[in-house]
Amino acid sequence: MAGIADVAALAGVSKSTASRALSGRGHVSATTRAKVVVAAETLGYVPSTTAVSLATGHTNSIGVIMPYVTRWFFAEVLEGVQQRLLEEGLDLTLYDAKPGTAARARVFDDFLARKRFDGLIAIGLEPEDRELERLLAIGCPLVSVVGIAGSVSVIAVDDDYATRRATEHLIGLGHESIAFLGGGGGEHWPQVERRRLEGYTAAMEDAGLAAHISHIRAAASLPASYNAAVDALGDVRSRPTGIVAVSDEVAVGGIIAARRLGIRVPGDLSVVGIDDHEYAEMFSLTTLRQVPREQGAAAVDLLLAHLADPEKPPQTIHMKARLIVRSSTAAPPE
Amino acid sequence: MAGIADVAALAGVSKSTASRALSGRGHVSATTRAKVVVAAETLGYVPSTTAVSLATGHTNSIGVIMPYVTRWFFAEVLEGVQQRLLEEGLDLTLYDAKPGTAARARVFDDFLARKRFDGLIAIGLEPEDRELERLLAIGCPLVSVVGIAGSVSVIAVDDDYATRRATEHLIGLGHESIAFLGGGGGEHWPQVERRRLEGYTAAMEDAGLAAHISHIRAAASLPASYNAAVDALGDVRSRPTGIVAVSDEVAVGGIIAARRLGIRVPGDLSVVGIDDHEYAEMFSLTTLRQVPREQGAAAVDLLLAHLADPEKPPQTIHMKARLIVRSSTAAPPE
DNA sequence: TTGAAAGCGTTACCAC
DNA sequence: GTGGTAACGCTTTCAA
Repeated sequence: MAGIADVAALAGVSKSTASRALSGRGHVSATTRAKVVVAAETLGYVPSTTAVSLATGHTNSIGVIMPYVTRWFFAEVLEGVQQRLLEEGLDLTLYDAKPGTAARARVFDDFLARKRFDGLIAIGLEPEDRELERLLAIGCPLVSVVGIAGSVSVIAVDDDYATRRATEHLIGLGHESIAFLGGGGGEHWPQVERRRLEGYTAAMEDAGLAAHISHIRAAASLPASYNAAVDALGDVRSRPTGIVAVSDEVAVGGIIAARRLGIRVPGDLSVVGIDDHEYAEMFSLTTLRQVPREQGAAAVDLLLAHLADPEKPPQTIHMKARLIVRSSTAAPPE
Repeated sequence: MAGIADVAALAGVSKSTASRALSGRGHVSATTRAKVVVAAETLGYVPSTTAVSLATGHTNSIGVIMPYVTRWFFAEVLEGVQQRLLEEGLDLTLYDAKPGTAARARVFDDFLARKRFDGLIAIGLEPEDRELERLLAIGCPLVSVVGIAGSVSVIAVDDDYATRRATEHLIGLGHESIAFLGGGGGEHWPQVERRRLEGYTAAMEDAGLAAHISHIRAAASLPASYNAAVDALGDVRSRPTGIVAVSDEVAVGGIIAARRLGIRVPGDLSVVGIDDHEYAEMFSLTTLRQVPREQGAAAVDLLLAHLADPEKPPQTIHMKARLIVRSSTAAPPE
């Protein structure tokens, strides 16, 4: 491996000049720079990142910590982050921290402390107090994409708003018996789901429909919500005319369950989701669109701003979901 | 930040002794070690990874390069890799390289050359010649999870076998008119899909059913295969009695399309997929199970072996998909 | 078993 | 504008 010393020798200059010529920092005459650049190219010189890091004190890498890499929202945000980082020439170091695992504890206790990164992006992390403490103790800029409230920069999505809007959409169509599908299905009940449930509840109460509030519990997956919906929609008498789902995948689970039971959507049952998932169009799903990829990109931009100006106070960027009306919602039967 | 010098000072020993005591390399008396360990703990000492890297020449990090982070197979493998790496205390640096993008070119030209890792895992990469060349030029151990044939260590899945087995399963049930769903839907037609198609074709030919070979093209997503299947299954006369799908998601697209058209599964149409996806059970899908997570873990193990013994020749580990019979397949009608 | 000192490959300060 | 040289924080050889 050719080092900068080799480049300098070939170009007939000193290491310092070669360094300046290549990094662009400091003044070098145009002719010298040209010589150095040519030398570097002939030698196929690539600076050692570790040496650069040691000398400069920064790693040119961003850490990303997230509880799931396989779920739609998380994977999409990750992709957005990765793309933006790539444009900036920054590496991405990934930490997977599934709630309640020993691996997660290790990530917080060992891996993060190693500080292989200049800044950290947390995606939907929802850290416990102890974990958040750890996160802050690292002492490097931190931006969260949802999952953390206040005290730290965050790309936030107004979750209550989304389900409130979804619920109001159904109410506006004339529905009264509206159930909320999803959330509270497993041991771990994420904040996002709770807030979405709250938005629904608030909208129902505001509309004087408190008596109709109904929560069909289901884990946040298509199969889980399908099963839950099959059970809940079985009885014609207790069946709602509208469903607000915690996410599009859950909404689709509900729609498939309805079809299975011979319930027409939207004829007998209106369904509205949140996300505008890849599947939404195929099921003509009315939904509240959020674009996680953009949230990821925004997180990088915000982090970069913090890196550029360490004094910059924490900032919250709100992203609002937008209602996309398709044909899974209509006026209630009769 | 406390450095090893501080630890050494507090323990009343030299830097070298402190280093040996902490890293476990070299001989240190038990009492000295204890003193050093205590000192390190009181100071909250965490070694600087960049300094360690510079001194030792290795980064304690593994690079992962993959074309998609959001698709099921890729995300699952990534999770497997991440988990295994975490157990080993190794960091993971992620490179997203979507085919045909400028970003991908940058990854190969700039990012990989930086060599921020001791070894590289490629997931379903299917590199072009130029890209593979680049990959090999890096000169560090490389393990591929599918996507690369020969010359390099690879965790392989026998794709022809899977679809061949799937096709034979249908033939065994008495089907003759069997179509292949998926593949060739977009500009980019991955090798995996081609090989799966070949397995189907070979099985059909071997069974003397060449005349019934039929390929319903569709991109590898649920909505795409749904649309393709709705078109293809519309005409009763030309409709096959069996479908071998390129993946479970595609199979599910086919099943939903069939339901839409009033075609009973498996009464009128048998469908078999590949993957044993999260959705398979919900649709009672007969499928060939592969467990990408295990493939990811296996890739890490193999890479670790290469790291331990640089002379170790490239090795191919075959993983065979296993037929899981559920109730989406049955004898053909009549 | 321990310590001194020489790297590891850059950058950055300070003279020239 | 350029070159020498001291860091950066650790590991590792070599002597003691």
